[in-house]
Amino acid sequence: MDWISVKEARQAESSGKKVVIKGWVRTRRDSKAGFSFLEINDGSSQGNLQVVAEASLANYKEEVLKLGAGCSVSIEGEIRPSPAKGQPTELAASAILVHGWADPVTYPMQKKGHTFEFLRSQAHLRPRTNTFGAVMRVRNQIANSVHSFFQERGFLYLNTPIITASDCEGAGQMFRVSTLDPEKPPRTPEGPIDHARDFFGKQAFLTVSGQLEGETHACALGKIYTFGPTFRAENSNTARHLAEFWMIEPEAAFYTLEDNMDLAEAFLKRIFKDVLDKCGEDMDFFAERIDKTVRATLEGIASSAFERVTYTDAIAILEKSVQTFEFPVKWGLDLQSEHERYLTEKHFQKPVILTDYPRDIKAFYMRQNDDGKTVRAMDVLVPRVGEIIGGSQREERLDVLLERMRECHLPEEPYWWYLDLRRYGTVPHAGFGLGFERVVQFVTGMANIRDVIPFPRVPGWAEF
RNA sequence: UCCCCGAUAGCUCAACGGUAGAGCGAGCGGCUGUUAACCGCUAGGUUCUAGGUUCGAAUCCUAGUCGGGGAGCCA
Repeated sequence: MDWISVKEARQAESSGKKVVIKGWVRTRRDSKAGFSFLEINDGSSQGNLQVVAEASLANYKEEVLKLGAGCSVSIEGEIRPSPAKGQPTELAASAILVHGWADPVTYPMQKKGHTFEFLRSQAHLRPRTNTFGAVMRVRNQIANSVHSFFQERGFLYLNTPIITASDCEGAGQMFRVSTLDPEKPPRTPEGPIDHARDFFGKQAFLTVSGQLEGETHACALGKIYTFGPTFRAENSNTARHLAEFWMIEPEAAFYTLEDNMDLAEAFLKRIFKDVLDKCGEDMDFFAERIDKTVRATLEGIASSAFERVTYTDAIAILEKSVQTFEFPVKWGLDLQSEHERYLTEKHFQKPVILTDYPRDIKAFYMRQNDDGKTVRAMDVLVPRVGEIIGGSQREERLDVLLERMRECHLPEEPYWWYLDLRRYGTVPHAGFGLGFERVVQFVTGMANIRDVIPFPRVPGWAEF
């Protein structure tokens, strides 16, 4: 007898097959006419399989009537068309094997709606809910699309280090990695902690970005992308920040900012299209229960061009708008959330790529424009989530880069290998970073980033 | 890290200085090819923690912890 998934068992074409399904009970409804309905889910799809369990089953009274949410079972039977509305097929059970019970008095996942706040405290069981099942299936599809998109375009998947010994990434506060005894670390004769005696012989940290390392391989293999965990020790308490998140960072030699924008736009569209094509049932769920606009938003984006605006033009738009802002709008100042949201949600009502920011508010490695004031930076803004991608064309001219590092008071020595890329066979190149969880958030409509990653890590919370 | 709000039954909440309640969930019973089923009954509490004010504190005050909304930092 074939073991098939609930997803397959729900297909009308499965009718007539004798099969086994394995999964977890979502609910049981009894009929005094002498049988029970069980709803079984195995994670393969949003929908459950309805099982009809007749009283003639050997263990009907002793076991079937005691099944409830959370119990695990294997069920043999025949798939047949369902006579009632609500499901195309159902399984007429001929045998039900109970693997594990779930005491209804203590099992936390009740047959009722739970708040996401409560479910976060039950992160080990929340994947058994409709919402988190859907989130994780969509998250998986997006990960699949990320790899497919880049592989099809000849990008090489590169694993940049998670532990980095250089404190020169500059993208944020870093977590320290050490094997020294925190109670009594070794000290130099002068008193400070002697990092030379730590595991790596110097201070080490968790990466905040693989970009600098990524550039080394782009400047050899042409096109690369990274997709891995990233860590920021910032004390951020918002619905769109995590201390541990997954980032995708493509980097490509001979790419200009225009190439970079084309890549970013095609990339996001591909992800959205794949989700719409392949996760229809889950997207129906999000549209119905989480955010009624998600489907239309994704469809709209997949079929229209992103708006491309320079920072300077964006400032002009904001200055002319009738909207009053809490923070000032002035050339040279960084845009605040409210400004970005106005541009993408109100003015353009679609994704916006802002480019050519003032150099003084952007990182040292971004390529300077001939105007001497701006750099080839780009931020992709989307409604509701805000900045989803940040990237730039990199400064490939050694003298310009060195001058800029001096202005930023950055020491040359730790960057010796980064500078070598400009000393030997330098090329124009560009790349960007995409927050994976922010994409999942945008696609699903989930309001809090903590609910689109299996085990969120945020200040004050590392349970599980 | 800053501003605002909150923490009471398994869950969501009410009680606003004077005997701690409801809905949902759960158990039992009834009804039904049911499907967020429905109807009845029952059980269920160290009111987040530590201090303080008061004859008396879930309620007022202080501190802490955690959560939510907004902001900053960013992806």
